[in-house]
Amino acid sequence: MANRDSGNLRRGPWLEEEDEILTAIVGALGEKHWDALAKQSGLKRSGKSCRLRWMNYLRPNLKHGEITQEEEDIILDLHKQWGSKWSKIAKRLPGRTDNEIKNYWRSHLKKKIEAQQTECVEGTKSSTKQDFAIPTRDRSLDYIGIESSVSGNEGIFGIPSSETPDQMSNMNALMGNDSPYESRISEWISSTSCWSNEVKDCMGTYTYPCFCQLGSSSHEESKSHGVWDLWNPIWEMS
DNA sequence: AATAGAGCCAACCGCCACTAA
DNA sequence: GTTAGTGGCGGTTGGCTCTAT
Repeated sequence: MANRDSGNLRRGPWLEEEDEILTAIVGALGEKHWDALAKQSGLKRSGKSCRLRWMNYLRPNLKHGEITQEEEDIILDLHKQWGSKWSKIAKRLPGRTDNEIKNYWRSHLKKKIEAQQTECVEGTKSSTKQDFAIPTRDRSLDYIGIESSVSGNEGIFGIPSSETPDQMSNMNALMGNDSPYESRISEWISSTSCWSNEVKDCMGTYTYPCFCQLGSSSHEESKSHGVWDLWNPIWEMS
């Protein structure tokens, strides 16, 4: 593997002078071969660092101002669809970088959504929070709630809904098909009257094709039984 | 005025995928 | 098929700024 740290590289914030050099060298050589470009520039920066600085700050046509309401709506919408695929989302927002969107999400939107959810839960406690209070994997009686945020990142049972089938498999291994959790979940399912394929609250409608086969051993089986869909609720704004 | 805590954002890190030799 | 090099991505961190006490 390449030795990416020569030990003689500068780190930390970029100086104006460095920006100028980088801009000039990228102008001359183009946005490629970052390692070679970094060496040729004489900058004591890694190629990776140069690329990042260029992509996130120096690149022409970047917008540096505040995220507009329209942009925010797009971010919310796309995050709902794709989760934290920041680069993918950034492609839909010309002039914005993945890093910028990611930071904006974390510092503004996440909080906003959490606040909305709290309001929601407060307003619909009987139909959501209580009914979805179930044991978790490793904190047997902790409350988890449905937690299907707009972001789609939080699944139920405290597992992010972005969890992959592989991770689910690990979880099944952890829980075991006949684990106490499994049986408690089953008990809970049968005892709750709230469960249905569609759950509505003030934030929208969550659709769960089914709720079964939590202990499915294969991914395909899980998928075919709708378990995968369980972890990735289809969010339909009502 | 001083200080602690919170928020924000630029930059870094580690992993993964792709490609060329 | 294997290995090394490179770029791209998402998560995390460090430090600066702002705000509250």
